[in-house]
Amino acid sequence: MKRDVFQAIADPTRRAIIALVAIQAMTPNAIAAHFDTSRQAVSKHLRILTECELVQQEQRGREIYYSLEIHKMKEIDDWLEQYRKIWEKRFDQLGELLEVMKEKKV
Amino acid sequence: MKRDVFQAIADPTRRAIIALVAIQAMTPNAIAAHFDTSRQAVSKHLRILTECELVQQEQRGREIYYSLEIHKMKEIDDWLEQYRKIWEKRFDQLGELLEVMKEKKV
DNA sequence: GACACGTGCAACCGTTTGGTTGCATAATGT
DNA sequence: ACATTATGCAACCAAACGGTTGCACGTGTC
Repeated sequence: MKRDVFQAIADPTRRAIIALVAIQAMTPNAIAAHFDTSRQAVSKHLRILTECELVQQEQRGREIYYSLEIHKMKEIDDWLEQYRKIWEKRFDQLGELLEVMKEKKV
Repeated sequence: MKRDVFQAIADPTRRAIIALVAIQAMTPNAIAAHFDTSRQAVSKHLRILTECELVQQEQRGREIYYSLEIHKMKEIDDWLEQYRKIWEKRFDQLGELLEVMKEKKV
């Protein structure tokens, strides 16, 4: 089953995990300590995040450190780009509107 | 059941609908013509998109025109902001690295 | 070697999701 | 008035999701 980034960030727990490993690499156990779910549930989330390459593993002894793969987050940003153009355009139009209003002294 | 924006954009069909209504306001029928699912399925997606205020309805006679609520897309952008800082920082560090490499003529 | 620790995986389970079909309702055209 | 069109809603269904528990496996520690 193929998962994409958007599905990965849909779950609030996964977004929280992303926020955690963005700051520093963490082990599943350490991550699970932040939630009131089981370690295995967190492990499942990490599996999904790994599958769509949002996080990276690094084995150190018997511990595995997970860290954020930031370029995948940029992928979301790239998708947003097309819409950013729209809201910036709207903002420009607002600027124009304000200009017109100023000229007409409304 | 409360739905958030991230769950709304998780579905590929919904992202396609967003892309459609971003260009111009469209009726459910017109939107459904772009997909090989039933009109009712599209209607369900529109319901979800409306619930989390990603699209806007405008009744015109017996037709309902749906259009994108662009400020909600900006909400996703706001969430991304914290991570944008990270990848821009990485980019800066890459710049520094390149500087060092140039100085040392590696 | 024996044991505890850190982790992933499989099996199971209730809930949600995304789809279908059928129907009700309101606006339009004849 | 009557048929047609545009739409939403309810009921149903298979598949996926997110969680649990139990277990297996590799790694350190004694």
